[in-house]
This record gives sequence, C-alpha cells and structure tokens, in this order.
Amino acid sequence: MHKKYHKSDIIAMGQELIRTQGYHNTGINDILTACRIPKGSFYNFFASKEDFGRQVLEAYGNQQWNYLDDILGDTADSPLTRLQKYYRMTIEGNQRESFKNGCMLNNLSLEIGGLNEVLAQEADVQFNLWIQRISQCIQEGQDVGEIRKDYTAYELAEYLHMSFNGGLGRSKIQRHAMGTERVFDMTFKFLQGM
Amino acid sequence: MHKKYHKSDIIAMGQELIRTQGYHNTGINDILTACRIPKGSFYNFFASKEDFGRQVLEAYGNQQWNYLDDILGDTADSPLTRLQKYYRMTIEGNQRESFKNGCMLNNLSLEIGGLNEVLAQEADVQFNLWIQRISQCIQEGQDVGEIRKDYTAYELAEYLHMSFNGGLGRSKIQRHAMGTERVFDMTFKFLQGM
DNA sequence: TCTTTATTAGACCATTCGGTCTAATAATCA
DNA sequence: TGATTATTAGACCGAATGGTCTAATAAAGA
Repeated sequence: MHKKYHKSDIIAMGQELIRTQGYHNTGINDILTACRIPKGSFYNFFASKEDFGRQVLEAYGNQQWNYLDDILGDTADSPLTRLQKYYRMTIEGNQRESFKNGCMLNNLSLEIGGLNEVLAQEADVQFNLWIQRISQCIQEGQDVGEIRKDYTAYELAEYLHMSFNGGLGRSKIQRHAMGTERVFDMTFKFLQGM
Repeated sequence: MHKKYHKSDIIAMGQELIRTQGYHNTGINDILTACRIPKGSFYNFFASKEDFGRQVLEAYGNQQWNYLDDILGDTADSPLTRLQKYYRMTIEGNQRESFKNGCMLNNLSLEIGGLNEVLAQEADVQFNLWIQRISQCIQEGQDVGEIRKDYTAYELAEYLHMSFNGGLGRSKIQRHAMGTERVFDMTFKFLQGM
C-alpha cells in the first residue's frame, strides 16, 4: 500500500527535535510543521504525545545500540581499544554540536524520569540493553587481561556509562569537552586498575 | 517597609517546583497558585521566567553550597570520611524521594544547558563553586595521605561530582539507589587509588 | 505635606498546548 | 463489484502558556 507519510519518518524527525529541544519543550505542532503532516495523520499513528515519546525513545535506543554494536563488535581492535574508540567517537560527535545536545536517553532520564512512568520504563529498558552490550565487551577485556577483574563486567559497564553521562551534563553547560574528557580519562584508568 | 510578599519566598517555592517538575514543565501560573500571589507581584520582582529561573538556580546553588560546607568543614571526621558522609547523605535524601527528583543543578544542566545561555552560565557558576569546595576537602585528604596524588584535587573533585551526577540519572529512571551506590563505591575506590 | 516610587491586584492579550472531531479519500478484502 | 478499513486533512476545542496593562494602594523621601 502506498502511504503518503511514514511513521518511521515522523519518529526520526521527532527524535531530532526532542534530542535537541527536550520533551516538554517540543510541541506536537513543532513535529507537524517539521514533517509537514496534518494533525490527523499524527494521531492516526500515535495515541498521544506520551506514546510518541515512548516510540521515539525506543527507536533512539535501537539506533544507538546498533552503532555501539558496530564498534564493539569490530574485533580488529582489542576490547579495551574498542570501548575507548566508542566513547572517543561519542565525544567527537558531541564536540561537533558544541555539546549542546548530548545523549537523548540521558537527557530524557533527567527531564521526565521522575514524572512519567511509561517513559521512565522505556528509558530503563534501552539503557539496560546498552549496558549489556558494553558489559560483553568489558568481559572480553577482562578475559584478555586488559581490564580489572575485581568487579563484574556488568558493574564496570554500568559505572563506565553512568560516569560518562555525568560528564556530558557538565560539558553541556560549559559547551566544552573538559567534563567528558576528564571522565573518559579517569574512568578508563579505573577500568585498568590504575 | 512592610511587604506582603517576599521575593525569597517566591524563589523558594519556585525552586521546589522546578526541582520536582522541571523548568519547561513549570508554568508561571503554577508558581502563582502555589505562592498565592497575583501575577503583577511576580513580574514586579522578576523580569521574566528566565530571570526567575536564573535566581532560583543561584539560590539553590548557594543553599546547597552551605550544606556542603557544613559537612566538609566538620573536622571531627577525616577529609575522606567527610566526603563520603556528604554523598552518603545525598543518597539518603534522594532515597526518601524515591530518586524521583535528584539535583536541580544536574537536572537543569541537561534540560536547558543547550538552549538557554543565561541559565547555562548560572548553572556553570554554581557548579564551579561546589567543585571548588569539594576540591578543598580533597586537597586535605591528599595532604593526610587518604587520597591519591597523581591527579590534582580539582581534577578529582570534578570527576567525583560528575560521576555522581551520572549515577543520579540512572537512579531516577530506576527509582532505585543502585546507580548512585555503584558510582559512590567505585569513585571512592578510585580516589583512594584502589 | 506633597511627590515619587514600589508594590499589590487581576483582567486581559495573542499564542500555543495536547487532543478531538468530522469529512473526504484511498486501499484492501469479501 | 461493494463493504470495510486505514489514512489524510485540517477546523476546532478548552485549557494553559508567558507576558502586558491599568488601576489602586502603600510606603519613602523631599
């Protein structure tokens, strides 16, 4: 069937708007205007703004998971190098935007995590999937002796990613890489038991 | 002069609303209703919502700085113990709210840090003041040999606080202490060179 | 005292909010 | 084919948005 508009396009546009402007600061009309679709089509695809937000979060999570998997799955590099490559590339991506946006999952966790159960749960699901993927690579690093073994791979993965998110917040108000760089440096030191 | 309403009361109420609901999700009318003041009085004290937000951020920063200074200045405990006490108490405070709110400075950094220059700068100022206070205590810990010396006190202070903020985000979507506890545990291990 | 300024008070403004509704159209299935 | 369903289209809804305006009142300074 030939549809004029596609749900995935609306989600992609909404993802970009919410990532850069926030959830409460992005109105349905912003999305309609950006996609040039009538309101009826939007509400044909999505039950509510909350439902839309949930699907945006899910799509973002999947998309970033694939990106993560691409880098961490490239066994040309050692496990630790792959992890460093991922966060290095994330810093560079944010650098290009002057750290103004950051990670949508991280942003929405703080903006709506305490207010909306549905969105908080979706964020948690996606976050856990990332951590699992990172954990797998850390386990490989532990197996080859690159990463300390006095913590489980999962614990270290959580720590690594949470710390990095904290750095992104600082970089956002400073519009500067310092926060994320500091966290990058020290957390990887810790992972290596240094 | 006898004033019916006081700016500080409005700021205190707005602080609570913004901390729990976010900046964009809190309307001027929410504040007026909560304080039972007419709109004219609000705009007599504040030039705009942005101006109000800036002053709320400033007041929150000062308030939390005093709390921080109280604990870190109590030389009955060792420097490291004082630092642990501060973050331990912060975890407990958040626990009481099921981690639904978190730190207003951290929340607003992500919500408006990339959108509003004025608020981002105020957040940065307050953040830096906290880091300086924490840094001072870390320096004391380094002096007595409790804390590693291969990084400056300031670098370690930034790392400690940024990591903790990252943990708060995770705890917020999980409504659980795990994120902050994990970060607490590992970051303090790192500070001790373990 | 008189003048000036700060404060209180809330009606009012245009705009935007998320969401509903009806009607027309297009595609699918029986 | 005819009936059914999905989609497009946008006018419309009440409520809320940040902000302005005028008027009344209270306090301070000359």
